[in-house]
Amino acid sequence: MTKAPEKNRIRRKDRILNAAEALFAKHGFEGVSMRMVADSAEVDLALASYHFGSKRGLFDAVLLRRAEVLNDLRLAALEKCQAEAGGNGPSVEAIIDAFLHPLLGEGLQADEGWLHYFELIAQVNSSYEWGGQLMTKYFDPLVRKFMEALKAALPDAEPQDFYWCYHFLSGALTLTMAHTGRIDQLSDGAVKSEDMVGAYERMVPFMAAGFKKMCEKG
Amino acid sequence: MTKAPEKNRIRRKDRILNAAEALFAKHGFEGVSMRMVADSAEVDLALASYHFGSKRGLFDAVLLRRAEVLNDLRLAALEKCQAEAGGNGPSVEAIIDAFLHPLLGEGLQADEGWLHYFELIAQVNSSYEWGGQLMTKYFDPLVRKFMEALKAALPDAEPQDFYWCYHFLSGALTLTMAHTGRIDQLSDGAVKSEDMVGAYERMVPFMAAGFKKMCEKG
DNA sequence: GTCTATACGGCGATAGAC
DNA sequence: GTCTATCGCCGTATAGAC
Repeated sequence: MTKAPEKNRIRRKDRILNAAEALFAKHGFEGVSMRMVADSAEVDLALASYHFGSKRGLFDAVLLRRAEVLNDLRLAALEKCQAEAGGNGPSVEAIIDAFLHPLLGEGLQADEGWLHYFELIAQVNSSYEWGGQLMTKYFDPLVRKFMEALKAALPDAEPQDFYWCYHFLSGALTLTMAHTGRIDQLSDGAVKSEDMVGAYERMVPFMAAGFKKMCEKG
Repeated sequence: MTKAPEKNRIRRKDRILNAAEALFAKHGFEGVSMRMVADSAEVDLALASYHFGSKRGLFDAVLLRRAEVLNDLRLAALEKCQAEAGGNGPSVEAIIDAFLHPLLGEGLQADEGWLHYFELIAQVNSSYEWGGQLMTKYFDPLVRKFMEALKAALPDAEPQDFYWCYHFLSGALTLTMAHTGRIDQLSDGAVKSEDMVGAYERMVPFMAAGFKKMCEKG
């Protein structure tokens, strides 16, 4: 009676996260002010500080929220492909597919929030200031599980070759998520940055061929 | 007699560019203030605005300065490998090598300024705000020449496959230039982000294998 | 070309009323 | 939880002396 229902409290906090996610994706951490977030979320300026403590706290909350979901989806995909494989374990193609396919499934590519999140991750991954620290914190525990599966599929791999190969995959993937529109122009419209399905269909065989070239004997 | 020599005028402008290059590489455009640049260059605050008009003007000047040099180096490498090839033109490996090798040669990897520049390009390439516009402006005229050479080496390539392959190469390369330190941690020290020679030696065969897998018939 | 001084607004964060 | 008001700092840019 006197106040908006509980539902509204939740909504405001999430509205702040959603607005911040979209703005950080487009302009980066330093390019966004708390005032921009509050205006975009149609919420009072002080509320963002109240809920998240500081601008940096808000940024971390944005990164963490979907990292947990994405890590769960990827882990499930890895375990599924391992269960379906025979005693020798899944192929390189199947493991890379398990790494990439969750980005497309479950309606993620139809969800504006997820698209903003991927753009943000792309920026963070290539940032000198944050790339090492934040990607390691949020994603490497899961990535190590994929590395173990890949090692089993590529038993002759030298560690240096192997980790550089993953690094190339990571760079290609994050640039794809950035949706910068550059490839649209370079290809004179033949390729669309937004076509994540097209990128995925090519990335799996491309990366698998690279891994095998570098990590298999003979 | 009354003033510092001509030499000093040049030095101050270049000191501003060098300081700005280093700071933009570490913190991004929005994360750097004109005051930080002036302090780092040991130059008066007003001087940067005088020489470059605005912060954005300074940013563009930083990007342009080495883009011209790098494009010239890469074009020379492409023409050299084409001259050395027979009538069928250079191989995919040779073309990718001509694209990557100039980043290592000529002492660029021993030059702090060039290393900062590469970190900056890495950030720009993955940025939603600037990736499409600035990379296209500064690098695509040259990249189109490499695309023509690759088309000749891969006559059966479908445009969509072909441009996605270049996109993967671009993403892998720019993440490598970012020197974020993530791969160091993930590999438990087996790989060093700074080891550009090690990255280059693996990137050429890796990417060539991917291009061939996706762009050759059969 | 260089420096001093400053205009003018946006910044993150918080105190305190409700 | 929410909003008003505000503090003190830092941002870019420029006017004008030298």
